[in-house]
Amino acid sequence: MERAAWRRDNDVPGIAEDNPLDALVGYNLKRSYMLFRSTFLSVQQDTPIPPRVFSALAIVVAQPGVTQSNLARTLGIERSGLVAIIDELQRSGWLERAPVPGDRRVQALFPTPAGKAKFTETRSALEHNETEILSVLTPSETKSLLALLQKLRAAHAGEE
Amino acid sequence: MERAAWRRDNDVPGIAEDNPLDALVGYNLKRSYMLFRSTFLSVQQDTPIPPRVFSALAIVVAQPGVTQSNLARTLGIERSGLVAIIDELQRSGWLERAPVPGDRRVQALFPTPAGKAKFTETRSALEHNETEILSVLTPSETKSLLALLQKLRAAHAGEE
DNA sequence: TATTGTTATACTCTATAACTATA
DNA sequence: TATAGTTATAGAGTATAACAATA
Repeated sequence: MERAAWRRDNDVPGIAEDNPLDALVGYNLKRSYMLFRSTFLSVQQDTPIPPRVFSALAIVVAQPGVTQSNLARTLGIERSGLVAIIDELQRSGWLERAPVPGDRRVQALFPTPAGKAKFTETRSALEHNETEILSVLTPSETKSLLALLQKLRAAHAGEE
Repeated sequence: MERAAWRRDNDVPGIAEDNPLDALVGYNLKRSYMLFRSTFLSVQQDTPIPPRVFSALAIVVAQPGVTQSNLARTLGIERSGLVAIIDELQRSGWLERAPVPGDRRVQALFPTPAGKAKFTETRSALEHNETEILSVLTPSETKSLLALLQKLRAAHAGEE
């Protein structure tokens, strides 16, 4: 018990000084992302959808008629992995596959009214959650963080 | 072909204006992390180790004698998931499990000389890779990004 | 020949629950 | 009763390879 207490005392709160991982941007990105990921489902009502399903729905709502190949490119995932995601969205009645005149290989994706509503509702819940998580930063810091991440991503667009 | 070209033109380079995901910090964290994750193995020589194995080794080197439970807490993962990671590190000869006098339930973890060398070598490769990826930001921006991520994490310490 | 959507497959990563031996 | 390490197991998540239909 005495030794257990001693070990517990070594749990340094916050960012530990003797943790070399804290100096790596990649590690901080991963752990920071987990703050958002771990609450992603629980902040949603009705039928919670995982991040990748929400992402696909978001693009289909913003770009109605997008094809699966282009959607996969936008999301940075493989075409094959997108199939199950689209299946799930279609099964829920949130989007439809529609043939494209002139190219019978392709099926364009269109959101249903229910899909648009689902997106709006989910985005709202996620934005509220983000606000909460980011409340420990000043508005200026949050704005700066977002801008830096976007700049980093934009400079590496197409590498993923 | 004509329609294909039309679709291709819609692949907006960089951050697309019609992509609502780009406004979410969580999404930007995920995609940014993937820039580091996707090159994590390929920048290493000899025997590349995945992120979670490197993370565990790094903490054991920095905190020799750490127990598995405390290591799991530090890394934000479950004890059960750590077992295979420690097994792999021990099999490679990079750390050793040692009994702790006074509590026979516990086994403390100590890095071997080879383990310390492996950590130093890997960290060096990773830092070089980070420098490369972050070269699209100014030094001031990189410093700011790291500080913001650390502040965010520190404010949520213990929630993971 | 190349591309779209698809299936099959496998591998990584992680969490939950339960067990054992200790405390 | 609680904790440390472990095992078994299952579920996400993702990538690779191959296929049929079409360009």
